[in-house]
Amino acid sequence: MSTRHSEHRWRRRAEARPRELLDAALAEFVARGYAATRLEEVARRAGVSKGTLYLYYANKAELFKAVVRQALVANFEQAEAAMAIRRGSARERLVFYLTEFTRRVSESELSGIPKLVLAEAGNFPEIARFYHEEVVQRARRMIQETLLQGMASGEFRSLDPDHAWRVVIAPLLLGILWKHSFQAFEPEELDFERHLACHLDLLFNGLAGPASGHGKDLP
Amino acid sequence: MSTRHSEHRWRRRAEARPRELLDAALAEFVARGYAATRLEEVARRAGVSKGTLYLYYANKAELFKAVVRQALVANFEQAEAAMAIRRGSARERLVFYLTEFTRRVSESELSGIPKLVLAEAGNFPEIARFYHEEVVQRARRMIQETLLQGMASGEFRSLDPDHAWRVVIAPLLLGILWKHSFQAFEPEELDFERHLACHLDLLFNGLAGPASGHGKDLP
Amino acid sequence: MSTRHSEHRWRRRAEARPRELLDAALAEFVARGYAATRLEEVARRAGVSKGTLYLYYANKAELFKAVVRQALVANFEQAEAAMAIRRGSARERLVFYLTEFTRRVSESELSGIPKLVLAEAGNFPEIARFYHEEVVQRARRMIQETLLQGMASGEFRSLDPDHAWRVVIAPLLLGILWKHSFQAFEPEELDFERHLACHLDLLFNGLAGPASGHGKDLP
Amino acid sequence: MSTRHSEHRWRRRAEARPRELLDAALAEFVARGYAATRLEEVARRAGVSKGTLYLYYANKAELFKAVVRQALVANFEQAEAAMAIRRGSARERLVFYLTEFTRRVSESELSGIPKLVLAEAGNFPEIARFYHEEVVQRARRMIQETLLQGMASGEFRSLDPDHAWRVVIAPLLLGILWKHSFQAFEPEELDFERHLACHLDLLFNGLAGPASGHGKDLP
DNA sequence: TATGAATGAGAGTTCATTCAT
DNA sequence: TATGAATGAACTCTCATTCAT
Repeated sequence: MSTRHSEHRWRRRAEARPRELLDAALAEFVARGYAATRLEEVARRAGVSKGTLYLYYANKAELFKAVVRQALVANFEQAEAAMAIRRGSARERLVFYLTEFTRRVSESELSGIPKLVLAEAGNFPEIARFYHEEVVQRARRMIQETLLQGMASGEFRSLDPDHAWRVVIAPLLLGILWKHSFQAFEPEELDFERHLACHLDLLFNGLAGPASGHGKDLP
Repeated sequence: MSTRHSEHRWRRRAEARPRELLDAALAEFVARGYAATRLEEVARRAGVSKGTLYLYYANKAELFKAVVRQALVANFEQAEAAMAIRRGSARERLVFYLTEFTRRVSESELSGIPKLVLAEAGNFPEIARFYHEEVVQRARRMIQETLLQGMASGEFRSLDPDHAWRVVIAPLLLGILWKHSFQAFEPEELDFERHLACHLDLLFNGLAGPASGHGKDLP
Repeated sequence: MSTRHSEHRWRRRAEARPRELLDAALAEFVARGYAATRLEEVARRAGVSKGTLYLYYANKAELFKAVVRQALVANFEQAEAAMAIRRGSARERLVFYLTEFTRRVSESELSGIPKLVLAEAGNFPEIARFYHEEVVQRARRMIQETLLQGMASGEFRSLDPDHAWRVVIAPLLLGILWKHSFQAFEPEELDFERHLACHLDLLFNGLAGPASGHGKDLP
Repeated sequence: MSTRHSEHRWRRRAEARPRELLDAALAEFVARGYAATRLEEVARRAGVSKGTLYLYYANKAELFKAVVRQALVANFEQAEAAMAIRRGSARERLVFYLTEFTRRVSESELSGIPKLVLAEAGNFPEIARFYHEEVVQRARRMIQETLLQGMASGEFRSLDPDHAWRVVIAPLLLGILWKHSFQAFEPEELDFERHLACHLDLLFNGLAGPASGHGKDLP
């Protein structure tokens, strides 16, 4: 019966909605920040009416949280899972992790999330805490663990484990913020691949010493 | 004479006002972002009434710009001047620059500015461009120049000059954002001194090489 | 079907709104002037909320302009069209024009428009110019033309065509202003019919008795 | 002693103030209307500070009333006094009155007053009533009386005394409003002298040729 | 008497949210 | 489920008024 058919389509439509809405919302939130984002714009971008948003999300704040949550749940966890299983030398694992992050986050739409969370942390401590626990802490654990592994195996020098992980991650974050804040004023786009390569080169080999100076052995 | 005295106090009040207002505004803008900052709160924090703000700044956007401008003009330039004169090895100069930045910006109230600019770049391209030119480009030049000096003198290995400068700066920025966004969820405060030390250690020596493993020679 | 019915009502409401708003706004603007009119009052008079006004007009100034425009477009043009076709002696045409104006403007709600425009000309040169072109100039042309016709045919004496038209119109305007400004302090309402009759009597016959008809000895 | 001297000057200065303030206020009120006039502008135009206004007038409304009152008291009464004594034929008296009004009001700064009062009558019934009593009623009496004199003496035809006075005055008012509202859009300035001459010509002789002097056939 | 910095009530405007359809 | 007209709280900005000097 046609009823069934159309009902089916309805269902799928209804289930598809949130994704469209979240995508539209993400784009607006990233571009303007939470407060300056107008729900009317989000709706327009998603091709629905303002009222429709309220059929799926109780209010603006819930929509915002859903945007962040969905983005994290969908992607970060996945990436981490891949990483967790990863076997190999500490160096290999580190390179893998940073490369994955670059591909999955820095170069994707998803890069808006960190920017957004950083910007709105003051107004949404709840979101900031969530992000801190779900993303920051996990990344910290993952990297610290890898660094410790490397230090134990003699691959890496002895480092301050409480601070080194931040230094390792920093360039990735900077890349993301660059893209969202200053890219517009630069003549050419940031090449994330080279950016990462440069980071890894410095990270493993340091500035000093032509003596030890050869940065070719990067993946 | 008392007349002179009181007139003096009056004058000094009027002259001190802009600074008080900018300080209050900076704090609010950093904590909540531009849109979510209510001028009434800024006024209250500065100990004046709403209307008083308008005696000094034409509107909210102008106040915002003044906040950023004043902070930059007053401090960044100063720091840079000090740096510019600095003579010595490339390494010494680099250490000096990063240390100065940490002391003057990361550890001070001023750290709110970069956070603010990054968060509002989308809504204030004018401000973003200004910051990009006045701060980012200058820092880039300064560091690139130092890196080139070091590469020329043989102190440093050969590096990608278009990307290395960002990697060098990244941990400083991350430190600032950390302080403003996630510090609240951490048991202890980020120790900028150790953070910087760790960065410099990695920067100069790299992860690899127990052979070269000694991070003592930092200032 | 009831669906159709209600949708209809809805639509009709939405379509009728602008007119209701303009009517309310006209009344308030005429009574208090532009600046002293509060949009909240306009809204209340129209039976809607403040925000609703902004669904139809971008801001107060636009509402004001719409009020004037709508009133002019709807009525003055109509009246003029009727007049334009009118055939007959110059005297007949003049009587017709002034009578029409009295009926359509002086005695109607529309009389507020001239009052409003005169009062706000300083603040709304745009509106003043619009009115000057659309109403004043047209009326001037119409009347000058009629006067010339009468002078050519010998119906009228020779007159100063640059000034006479204003004298011809003046009493109509005064009637309108009287109604809006001083009526309240008078024991009885101005009888526009008699006012017009008196004007026409004087206009055609002059003060002086037919017997003594000689008007050369003016100072 | 110089003390006396300067005190003297002070006094005169103080007494002169109100006049300067009133002149400045009149100009602003006429140009913008009551509500849109900013006391700061009035002060600036008068060359004093905002606060000084309050040393002379309790508030904006009082200043407004003072402006109107002073203008009326100073000039209208004077003109009327001159008129009252005036002896001669009704025609002479009428011509004298209208000519005086044109010279003293229409062509002077004072012309702003009628415009102002008409515009603000709704917001200042008190002022409107004052003006109605002090100016309108007096003018009405003066003119009605003259018309009656003329009708009694046979100089004038029989007229409707309740309405004729308004028709007689109307062109003067229109001239004033023209000057303040539409003058700006005209290529040349209104010539009040010719305007009055045209009015008087029509008023005494009517439109119709002396030959055809018969005014019975009005609608 | 004169100033002008400061105030705060009030108005215009925006926009998240609701609800009849 | 979807709409979009309508709402009203909240915010920016203005300006008459006050007051210490």
